[in-house]
Amino acid sequence: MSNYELPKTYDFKATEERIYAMWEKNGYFQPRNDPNKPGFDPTVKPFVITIPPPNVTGELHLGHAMFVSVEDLMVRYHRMKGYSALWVPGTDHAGIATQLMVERQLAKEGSSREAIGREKFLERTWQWKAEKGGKITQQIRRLGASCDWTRERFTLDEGLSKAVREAFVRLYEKGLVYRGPRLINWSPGLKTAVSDLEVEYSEEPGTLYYFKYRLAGSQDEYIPVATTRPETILADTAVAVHPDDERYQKFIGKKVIVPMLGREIPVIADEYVTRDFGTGALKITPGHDPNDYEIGQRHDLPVLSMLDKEARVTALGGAYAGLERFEARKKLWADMKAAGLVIREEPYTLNVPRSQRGGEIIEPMISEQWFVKIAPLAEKALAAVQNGDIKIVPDYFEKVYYNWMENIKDWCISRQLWWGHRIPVWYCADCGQQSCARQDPSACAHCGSAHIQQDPDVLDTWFSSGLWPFSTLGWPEKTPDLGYFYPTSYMETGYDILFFWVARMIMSGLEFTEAAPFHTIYLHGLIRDEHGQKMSKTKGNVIDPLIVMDELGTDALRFTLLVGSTPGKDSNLSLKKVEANRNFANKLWNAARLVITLLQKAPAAPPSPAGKETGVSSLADAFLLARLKTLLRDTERLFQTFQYGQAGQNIYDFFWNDFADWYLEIAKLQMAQSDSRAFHTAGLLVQVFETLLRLLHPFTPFVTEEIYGHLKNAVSQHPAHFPPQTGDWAEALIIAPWPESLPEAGGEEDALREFSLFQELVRAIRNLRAEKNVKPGLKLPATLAEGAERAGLYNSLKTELAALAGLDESRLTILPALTEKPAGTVALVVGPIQIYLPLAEMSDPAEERARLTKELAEANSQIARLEKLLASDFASKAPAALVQKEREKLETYQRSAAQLREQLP
RNA sequence: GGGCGCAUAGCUCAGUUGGUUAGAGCGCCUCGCUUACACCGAGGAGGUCAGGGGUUCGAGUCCCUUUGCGCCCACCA
Repeated sequence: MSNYELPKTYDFKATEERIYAMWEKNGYFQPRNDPNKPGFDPTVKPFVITIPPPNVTGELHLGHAMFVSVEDLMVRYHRMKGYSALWVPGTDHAGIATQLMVERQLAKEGSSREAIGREKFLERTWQWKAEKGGKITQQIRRLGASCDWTRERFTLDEGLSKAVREAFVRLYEKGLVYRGPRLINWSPGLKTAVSDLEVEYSEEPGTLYYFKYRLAGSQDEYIPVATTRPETILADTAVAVHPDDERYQKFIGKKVIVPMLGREIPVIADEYVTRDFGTGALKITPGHDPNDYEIGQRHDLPVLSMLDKEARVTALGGAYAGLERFEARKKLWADMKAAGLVIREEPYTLNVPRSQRGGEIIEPMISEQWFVKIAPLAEKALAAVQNGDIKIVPDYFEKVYYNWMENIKDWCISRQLWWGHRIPVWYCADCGQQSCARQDPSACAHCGSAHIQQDPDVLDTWFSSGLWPFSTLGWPEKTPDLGYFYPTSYMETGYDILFFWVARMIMSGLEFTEAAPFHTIYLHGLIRDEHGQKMSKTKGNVIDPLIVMDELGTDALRFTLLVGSTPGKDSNLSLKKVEANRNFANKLWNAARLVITLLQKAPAAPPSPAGKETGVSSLADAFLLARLKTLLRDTERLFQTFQYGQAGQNIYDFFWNDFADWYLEIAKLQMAQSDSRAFHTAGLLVQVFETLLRLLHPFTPFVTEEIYGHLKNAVSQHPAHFPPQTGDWAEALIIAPWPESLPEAGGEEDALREFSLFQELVRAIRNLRAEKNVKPGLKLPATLAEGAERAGLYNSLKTELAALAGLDESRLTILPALTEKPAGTVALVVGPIQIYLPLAEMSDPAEERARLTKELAEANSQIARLEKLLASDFASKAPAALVQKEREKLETYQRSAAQLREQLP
């Protein structure tokens, strides 16, 4: 026998690691046309994706699994299409997240970053990165990611740091960054500023506090004011009312007294105030509220800060100095109550700003920070999408993007952290000037003094990730990689970081490289649990991709993530689905076993020279090829329009239904029919199955690669060396050419129609058998009647029909016509065909009549529908081919109806 | 407050130039270990495509509208 005693069940565990190592070892992940190597051909088109760099501290989650599945599909497809495909991997230093991890570790040791100092802390963090940093990339490998690991990058690498420095200096020189005190979002726990995007708002139950702002110089007059944050009273610099509010007209311009502090502040009029909210009077705290800050600017109010970096009350708070912000709130309110200044409290739902990282409450505070002047950058970034240089998939995200870009505010880029790219600005203690430099200076650029000190802050992590598409390729150096691979092709990521990352890459790409960094943005949705709930540790509904891969295989997970999801839309993942796709991989494996078994039975060479004698190719063969052609065409169209899920579904359906359920069953029979038939069938099986493997490879790379190897070996051991669909057998499937569309040979439509009639016939017989409880093994004699032409066809399909429908081939009669119904039979009408099965004794005549009547009624209603349709404007206005199709349908129904009427007693 | 999306079988979802009998997986019911596969095969039940209106020869698909969900941005103290 053969060498191919493959196990009954596909063993993904034994396969995946071995296959991945084979790919990597052979360098298949590296672009085939490399500008750094001899023989480079600049005319070969590159296809490039830079990976969304996971946090170096990260653990694999389904978000990673999703992007790897999609991007690997894109890369594998283009690689097979002949592009010089490059997928640049790497990780992000993730400033806050990583720093927190190390700080936590230090805390456990009873130490802190302040205790060990900046230098030691950074050493410690690098050490930590060296230990844990490789984990996430190992996990990404497990997903089958065909990244070029020789080009792996890290945002704090020397090269990327140089890029960050260059970018900052350029912005500085163009006046696009500035430093100044502004109201920013302060994270007291992390003790750093964060950007607007890093603040999330959550609705929480809270209290609205009503109190009195006493008028200066009056005993009993006051303005009632409501606030959600009473402690900020300590930094109030005005009370504002609406200019047209009659209640408060008389107070405008007067002074009121800050509770407990006794400071006098003015009552001002501003249209910002809503008269019917709260009391219609608003306390103004420019130092701790963005709206108040603006009002303060308008009225030239002083800006007071009543909180320090740890959110403790400053000296400004008088008796409350040193208290933590919420303690201060409590104490101040209690004191005010005692002083008779409190009116009432009422429950109120607050929109609490919380840190995206730590989850603690963000405090708006005045602070000295660096900002990027965003308007000039945003303008270009907006235009790039509007003019089509960059396309977003799905397209409705373009509107979301416009909406954001048009309302964008300056970007706070400084962070009071240590882990990150240090801001390259030095301050001179002597002349007081600042200078920005590409190289660390040893003296002040203005006065030459050596008393200079670098800005202690680092840059927002997103500042460096914003440069990712070109910094990873060597920018600002003019490297061969940058020249050939940049701009990149697709940017694939989740829609949740469209603003954080994608928008910023576009702005920096346009600013620094004068090119859109990619031409297409593909946004995938978020993965939720099987009931559409967001996965979270607290809910306990988190699915760990590593466990899924262990239990059901990487291919199953990938296929599940890719199929049944639509770009930009969240999708629900259930293990049931993954299980179904594990079954799919197993089904493929078993189909492969059968194909291999069958091809080994094929004769060594075609019996007749050309192998082209008539009758070699069957209806099933023609059907299979016609379906494959449709599949190839559809797949191409769907890939071009980013509908990978639908493409995968189509391939799945073709394989399971057309190929496995129908063709393989028939192929088994054809292999026994004649040498030429067998030879031809084996050849077709190999071709079609091999094409299928290539189509499926971007979706399920492991199982297809493994099968490809076995198939190739089996073929090479057979004297006929059956060729694949196109070209020759590839060294490995990963570098095999993508299947080309096959030309129409004519007759495809006929083959499809004729075969589907055959399928209907088989189903009708099976159905009747099931209804009549005919024993599964029992072979029934049958008589089949049809026109002369089709009788010939069905005579050639006798074996297949008999085998699939459980008929006794030796007692299966196929006639062009029948004058009389055979005795003791029950009739089935399938389109133009009648079939008679000897089931009369098993049937109640009344039941039979009912069945036939029902079928006739159905046929008649279809006839009525079609007649009406064809009598309408449809006949004149619809495309001719369509009308013709409906006419044919009508004829078929008419013939069925006629026969059904004859069958009725 | 501004913007965007969704509503299709019991559940989770596909259905993209509108084409006339709306699909899949899971679940359910009946059979079946026929030499690729029980991680399987065969048959079956199950949908007025949220409601209403419009455009069209033709609408799950396009437009308007109602209802119900979800998301993003802004942040009225």
